[in-house]
Amino acid sequence: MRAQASVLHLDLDAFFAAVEQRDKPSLRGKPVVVGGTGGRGVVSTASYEARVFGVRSAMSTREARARCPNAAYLSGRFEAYRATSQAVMTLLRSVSPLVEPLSLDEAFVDLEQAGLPDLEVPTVTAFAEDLRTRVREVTGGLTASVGIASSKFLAKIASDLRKPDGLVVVAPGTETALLHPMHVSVIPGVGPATVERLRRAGLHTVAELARVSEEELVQQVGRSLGQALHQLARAEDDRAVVPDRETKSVSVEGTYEHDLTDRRQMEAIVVRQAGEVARRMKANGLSGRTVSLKVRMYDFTTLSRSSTLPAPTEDAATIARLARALLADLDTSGGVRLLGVGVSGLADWVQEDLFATASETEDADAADTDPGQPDLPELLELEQAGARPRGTTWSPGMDVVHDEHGRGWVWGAGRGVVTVRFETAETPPGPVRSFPADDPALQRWRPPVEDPPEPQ
DNA sequence: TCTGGGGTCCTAGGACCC
DNA sequence: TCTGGGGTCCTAGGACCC
Repeated sequence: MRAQASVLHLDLDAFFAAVEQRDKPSLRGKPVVVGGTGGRGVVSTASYEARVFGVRSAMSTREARARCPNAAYLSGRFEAYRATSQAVMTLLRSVSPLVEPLSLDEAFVDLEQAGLPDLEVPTVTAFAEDLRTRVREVTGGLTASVGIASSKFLAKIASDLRKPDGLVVVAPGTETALLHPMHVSVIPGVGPATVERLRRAGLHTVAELARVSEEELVQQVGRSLGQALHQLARAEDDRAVVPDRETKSVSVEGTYEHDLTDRRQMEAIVVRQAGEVARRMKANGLSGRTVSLKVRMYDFTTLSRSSTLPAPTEDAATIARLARALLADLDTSGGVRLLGVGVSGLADWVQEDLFATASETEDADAADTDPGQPDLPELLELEQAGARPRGTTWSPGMDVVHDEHGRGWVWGAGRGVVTVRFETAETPPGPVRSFPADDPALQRWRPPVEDPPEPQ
């Protein structure tokens, strides 16, 4: 907590719906609901006119239609939202170098770096009113709610207090007086499950939280959250405004109108999703080691399976093969409502691009268009150069096998997946390729079976 | 014919290593 | 031929946020 109110939180009001009303004047003043419009859709954003009817974010679209049949139901135009968000973030960065976006419609701004004459309440209040005016200008009329306080935590709470189109500045020294009467659910990170656990412990308000020892909170809700609650209940929060937070994962998922039962159709979907993940990774210069498959069953139970490669990849065919192999190990009888593919364990460098020539890059692109058929020219080359895995039989979990020339084959494996990479003493690690363990393409490289040892 | 999609963070258990 | 402990990595699941 700082001595002055120098953390600003800005939140665009009913953002997606507001962009739609801006771009389509006939929708202004009318209920607008943006979200999934299919049978299994949910509401992403409801305009304030729709909220009057009880429509809320995360509500099923079916229920929203029942409550507000006359609203306009739209599936969303993310290019427009991104462009509008970009305009706002650019504006914020022009007033302070320390801007931390939380999503398309939200950001923290550190006012200590904003060059204000001072950080007294009247000064930051005037600054925020001017900023809100400029947000309206650069967005074509969208309103923003702003909170300013001595910490991120309180700035975010403050921006919520006078939505929409509001401004709240929390004067230093008044933080706990504001906070203590509030319900525990105002604390970011306290959702329905935690509210219930705290309720069972007799804790409802922030003031009640503040009277409990850290040990007891940790016992109730776990170490990390317990420690956080102990501090936040006292308005203690020294988290910095951090610009440029790094991406940790990239994923694509889809829920289908009718449960999927055809394995071949599921495989085709997973391969397509892997291609989309790879495309987005390449567009952002990312590569990663862990490929995950997410499956939501007909009864909403959700399974995840993952497999970690020895080196990062952004190759569509590699991601697709791993995802398919993970799917192969799951029992999907009964039907599947959601499938998803993701990559995590990201490196911020793209291994192959560091060394690739123009023609090698073309080869990589060509492989992307052919996710079904494994192609192993690198391994063939290595084989022809005399490299062999030596003296051992492949088994799941085996790591690196070197030949007498120091050439290595990486065999990482598990859950029916074999991952292969070649490297030599002279070259950097080559591309990673992965296959289902029973893929016939692997057979030619599988080392000969050793004679079993003599029993003693 | 309840219950999205894109993320982040945390927990817990097992393997493995020192 | 018994007994630990800590650290790291990986996996699976879950809570939460917008």
